[in-house]
Amino acid sequence: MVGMMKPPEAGALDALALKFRSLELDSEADLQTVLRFVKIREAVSPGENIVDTRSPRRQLTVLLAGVACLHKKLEDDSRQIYTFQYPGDFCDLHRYMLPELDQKATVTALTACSIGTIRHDDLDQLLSQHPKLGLAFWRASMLEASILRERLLNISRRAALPRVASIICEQLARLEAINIKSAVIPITQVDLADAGGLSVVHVNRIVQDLRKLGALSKKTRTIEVASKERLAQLANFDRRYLNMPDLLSDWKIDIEELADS
Amino acid sequence: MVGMMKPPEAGALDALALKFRSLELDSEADLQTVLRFVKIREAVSPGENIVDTRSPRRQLTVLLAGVACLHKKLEDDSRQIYTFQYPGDFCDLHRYMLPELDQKATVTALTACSIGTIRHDDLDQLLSQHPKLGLAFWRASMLEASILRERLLNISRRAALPRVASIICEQLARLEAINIKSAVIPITQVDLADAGGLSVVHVNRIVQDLRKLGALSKKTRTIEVASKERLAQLANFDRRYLNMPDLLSDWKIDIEELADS
DNA sequence: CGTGCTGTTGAGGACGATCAATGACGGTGG
DNA sequence: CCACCGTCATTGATCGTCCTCAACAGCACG
Repeated sequence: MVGMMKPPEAGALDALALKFRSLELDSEADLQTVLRFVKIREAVSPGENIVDTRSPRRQLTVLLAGVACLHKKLEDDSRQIYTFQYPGDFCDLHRYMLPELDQKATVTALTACSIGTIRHDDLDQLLSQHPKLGLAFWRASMLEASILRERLLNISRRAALPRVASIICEQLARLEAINIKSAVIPITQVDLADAGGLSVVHVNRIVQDLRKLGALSKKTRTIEVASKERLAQLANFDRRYLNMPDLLSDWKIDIEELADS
Repeated sequence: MVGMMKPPEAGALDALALKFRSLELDSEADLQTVLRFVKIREAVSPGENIVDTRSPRRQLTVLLAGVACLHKKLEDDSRQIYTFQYPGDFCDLHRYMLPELDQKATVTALTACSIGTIRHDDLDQLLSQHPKLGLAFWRASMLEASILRERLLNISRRAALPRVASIICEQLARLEAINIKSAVIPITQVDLADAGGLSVVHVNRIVQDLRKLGALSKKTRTIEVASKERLAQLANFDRRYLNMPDLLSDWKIDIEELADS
């Protein structure tokens, strides 16, 4: 009745725990306390809306599995994707802190997802009893802002090819950061277009260019990275804006090597 | 020697106090405590760098008077302005929470400014002793993110005219929010171009169009709003993303009236 | 076996960039 | 006080990236 509450299954919250640790929430006790307040909801279908904007029961949503995106529809029914979201990412922090904002911004599942929710009421209590938690959420918001700045810069200043390459690089890096090593980026060309401010037609041509240039694999109907290095080079990608731990330090080396050549 | 520390002059910190109140920092005691840690530095000249990125003494900077912008230079020495900053705005929160990030992003004074600083060390203490403060800063970061999302949407999806109009609208609204009623927007066409991802030449033509359309005054060499309503209409401006209190509710009415026509 | 979404290809056109030159203004130093 | 310089604003011409429109193929879905 209270939204399919379930006993937390082993592993279901791993992504969230990983996220909090990357946000420097040091206290294991704080972490465990938060996790207890998470209600899990499995099986959100692709295309489905993750954040229920009409529900009176206000709650924070966190993605536990799958890929989603935060986006907004415009008057002319074009769509701007602000950010992609991966397991561990908070979907609607803004609705907690600034509920007046972004009425029309929604979060939609791109693949099959499962999500966790924390009631805003519970969050109020958690934050007042565990101040460190607030700092972690704050950090999460600043990371989101950093990603937005990078995207702004890309859309505003770079040509279509490096722009698309950058977006793919970001997704690859973020997937790796949560230990998903697959070279396949689970988003469509339509999504790339809506995220990069380009037409689908043009994105398609750019993707083909990237395939010819050896950055993406020749396999059609999917965005599969053939060479991370080549892609990063074409994108002029500097992943520092993602504030990632060292687990990806190989990227930096790659980039420096390319810079020399 | 420690950065021209001064006794806080009457009124110098008003902008900051106003800001904290708008961020829902309710406790007057908390507010007064923070203000005591602010060191004031007057007379930053236009073009000067506000955030000293090389100083070993890490500190948070807040704008107290004047206009500044957060921006980044690219390889091809084009410049992207992320946000404009007004009295009360925090200039480099990101450098406190995620110091690895945005090494190359800098804050530059656009007009004569005065700034306040709080040492990171002091901030650590303040935050641990006044948890509410952290929530206020968090809110500030989310507001910044909201502004970035709106800008992203504008640059990505709108033509040059509404884009420029939107940026001007935003500046006007933000100035009004801090009780600066002047119709003159204190930024140059160059700044508009760098913020909107357009060439200066094109911005100039758009500005002239906006003048012909009655949105800006005919006065050359300055961006002076002739009709807020006309401008908001051309921009399709919905200021909710700025999360402003009711002091500007007249705007909303204006927009609704225009929507009917 | 249609229907819909994604991907692909071609042709034409538009919006905005780039290049180039000039004027106006403010500040600086001789 | 004036000559000089840099920044900002303005105008004209050309060019190119990317959009739009249009059509179709493949695949997944019911």
